[in-house]
Amino acid sequence: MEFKEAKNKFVQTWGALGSQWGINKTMAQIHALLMVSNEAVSMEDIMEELQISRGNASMNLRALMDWGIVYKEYKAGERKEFFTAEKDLDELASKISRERSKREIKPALKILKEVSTIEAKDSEEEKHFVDQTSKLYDFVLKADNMLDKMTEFNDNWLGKLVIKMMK
Amino acid sequence: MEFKEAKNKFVQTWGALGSQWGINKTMAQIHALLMVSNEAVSMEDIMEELQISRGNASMNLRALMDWGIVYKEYKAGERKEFFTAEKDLDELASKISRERSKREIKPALKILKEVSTIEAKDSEEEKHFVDQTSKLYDFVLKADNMLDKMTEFNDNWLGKLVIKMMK
DNA sequence: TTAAACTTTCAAAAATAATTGAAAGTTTGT
DNA sequence: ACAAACTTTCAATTATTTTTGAAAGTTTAA
Repeated sequence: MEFKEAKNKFVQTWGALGSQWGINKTMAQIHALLMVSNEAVSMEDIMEELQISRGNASMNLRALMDWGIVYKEYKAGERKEFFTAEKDLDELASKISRERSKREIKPALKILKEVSTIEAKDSEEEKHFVDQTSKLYDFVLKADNMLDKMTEFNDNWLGKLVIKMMK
Repeated sequence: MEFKEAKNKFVQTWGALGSQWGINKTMAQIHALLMVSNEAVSMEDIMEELQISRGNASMNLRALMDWGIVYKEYKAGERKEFFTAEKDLDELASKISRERSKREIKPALKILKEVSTIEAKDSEEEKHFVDQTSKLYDFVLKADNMLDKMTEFNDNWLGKLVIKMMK
């Protein structure tokens, strides 16, 4: 396979993956493109490579920056802006998980707590509801904490030991 | 808050969460409804509670069964089918992660391997591409394995110890 | 074998999400 | 202050996904 083809394949694949995870296709593609570029890329070039409009590029770059996984860069003598992606994968994973936690998991936990603390009068139906949502609350809380600590855990010696043992 | 209200809130929240994770809203709502029901629910009742059409209910129930997280049940003397959700949360998480791995991560890994093994002739650009996609391959592979082992890890003594330490 | 009681399928319609492009906004150099 | 070189915004359009509902299919009991 030739470089250009490989690059294109990667960008397409990453884009498709993104849309399965609630991130829009273009956003994931831009991110993919920046990840494998060894130098900062201008909006013009992003538009050209992905064949998208200026507005689309602008909005999705903004979203990526809000996620904290793409940065703006300025080049001396150039008026236009350039963009780079976070390339350290531990850092990337950490930012993504922090952001998803904040946007999705925390609000869900809040609701889970609310609904799991209603007074479960008499019926079996209500008891089961409270029981199941309480379990869910604990579970999601635990999973959220784990994700939170995943990166540092991944780096630390005990983590490495445990990972080896799990293989 | 009253039971009916709490139940509705839970179903709505779970549904919204689902759509952020690439699962459609109705599918997630049906799952939510079944999770908090202490007994098996008929299609008729699902349609009624969620205000959806027969076709919609049928298709989404099928999808949930394909994921292995909802089961059909038959009641003696009743001709119609009833449905229940997997209620054990470790089991649920394990099935979801197995399924997503199979459907999304494994295919992506295959592509990552392909594109990361092109011959990186001379240019810095190509070298960077191969380097970055290789790292990504390793990272995704590692993360995939971790998810795979999460449940058993969660249950085992060492895991519990580590989790305690991380808190 | 028939018919009642169900479930599944799928083309069409509706709802939702992403994209465009041009006008408005901003920044920088002179 | 002006205008060139950019970026952002957002209403309208386009594309994608989901939902509907009625016809076709299936199962069961008599």
